Amino acid sequence: MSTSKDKNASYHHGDLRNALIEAGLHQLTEAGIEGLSLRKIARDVGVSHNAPYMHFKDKEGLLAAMALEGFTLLYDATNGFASNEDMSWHAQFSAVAHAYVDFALTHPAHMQVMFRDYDSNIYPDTSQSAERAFDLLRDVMAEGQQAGLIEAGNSAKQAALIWSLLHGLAMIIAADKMPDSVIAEGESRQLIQLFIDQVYTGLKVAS
Amino acid sequence: MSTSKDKNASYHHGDLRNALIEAGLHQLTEAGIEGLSLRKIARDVGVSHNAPYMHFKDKEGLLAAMALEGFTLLYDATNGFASNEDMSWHAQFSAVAHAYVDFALTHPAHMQVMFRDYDSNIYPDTSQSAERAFDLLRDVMAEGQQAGLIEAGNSAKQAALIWSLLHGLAMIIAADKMPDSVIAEGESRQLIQLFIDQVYTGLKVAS
DNA sequence: TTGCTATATTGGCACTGTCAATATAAAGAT
DNA sequence: ATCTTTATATTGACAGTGCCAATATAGCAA
Repeated sequence: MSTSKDKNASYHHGDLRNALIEAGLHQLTEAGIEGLSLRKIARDVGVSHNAPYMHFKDKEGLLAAMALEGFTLLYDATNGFASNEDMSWHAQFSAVAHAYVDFALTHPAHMQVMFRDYDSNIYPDTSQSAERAFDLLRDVMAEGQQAGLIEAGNSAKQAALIWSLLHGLAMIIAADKMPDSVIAEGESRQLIQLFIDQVYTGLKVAS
Repeated sequence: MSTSKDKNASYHHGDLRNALIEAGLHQLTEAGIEGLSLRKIARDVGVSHNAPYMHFKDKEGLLAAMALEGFTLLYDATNGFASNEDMSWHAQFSAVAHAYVDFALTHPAHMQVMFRDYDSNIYPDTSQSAERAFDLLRDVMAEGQQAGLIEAGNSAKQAALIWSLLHGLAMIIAADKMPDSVIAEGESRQLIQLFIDQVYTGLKVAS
């Protein structure tokens, strides 16, 4: 596993902390965030209903740990396309954008857990894992600037714009709130491409 | 009240259905969606814990009704600026955009209830109230086209772009996931304006 | 008044998150 | 090796939850 410290492997359980996170993520995809139960997770792992409290302060603590894993998955899903020498900048940009929305739409429950309002003082690691995923997009924008393809400026704010666009699109689709006139069932790819093309070109009439 | 049928006013309770929705929305702002309890709502209204089941199939049913009210509130918050003869199109566009994000940031729990994935077959009224709020923004885009300010095209898709942008921005900020390098505490207004300016102009270098 | 139906209550069930007290296993010290 | 200490896990309990079934009650229609 890539999860930092595995000092307490082969204790009573072995590595209960990670087992709980994994079982939690599994239940998350099965039952969604509403159907997520601490006791059920414990049951799945085969420990008593109070064992999780050795490793997490409360349910929120486990959720924060699961969110961290979620951001790692998101990072992995997008990382392959950024800074890929074999792809043009436009291709990289487009691929990262599609990958983000794809991840969000195929892991809606993960997104719900990831985008809760955790206290970043209490869960700094979770915050950091989110920022790491953001930085990937910021780097893409910075490279676009260096290539002379997009306007020079604050690359973080440019990344924030794209992120907001993609995130909003995914959340609206996931909530089934996008009108049929805009998007047909499961036809998100063309819309994503249209959006990033339009943001690149601008909405205003050509002067 | 604006809520359609009040045929069953002055029954045992008077109008329990609406009272539950109102009490629910009140609790929503106080305790958030997680702290929302059907029994507690019933207690607040002064009825037994099972009275709500006369008016809603289950908790989800009440949430859907609350979501409908939420979309109405959102519509009211943005409606004043659209098609306002005293404002330039750019001013209207900007005002609607700010109003959307303002609403989302001041009513985060409402947004959570509104953007759940309701079955639109079971709750068509809720779906319709969402679409009504969307249509307002679509009309703004259509007027921008007619004024010759933005590129002619599918106004619904243009509205979807702006909506996604604003929605994503609000959700990311509400989840406290926007990096400090992008936005300082409570300074969302400038970022919104920057975003809509950049979408209007486009990211690509001026040719 | 007599039925009838919509509305509300009481009681119960399985489930939840969390606390307190207890047991147990591993690691460290002697 | 034995003892001590500490991290880890269990058992039991409590208030709270959503929801089902059975019962009561209020308003309406005949």
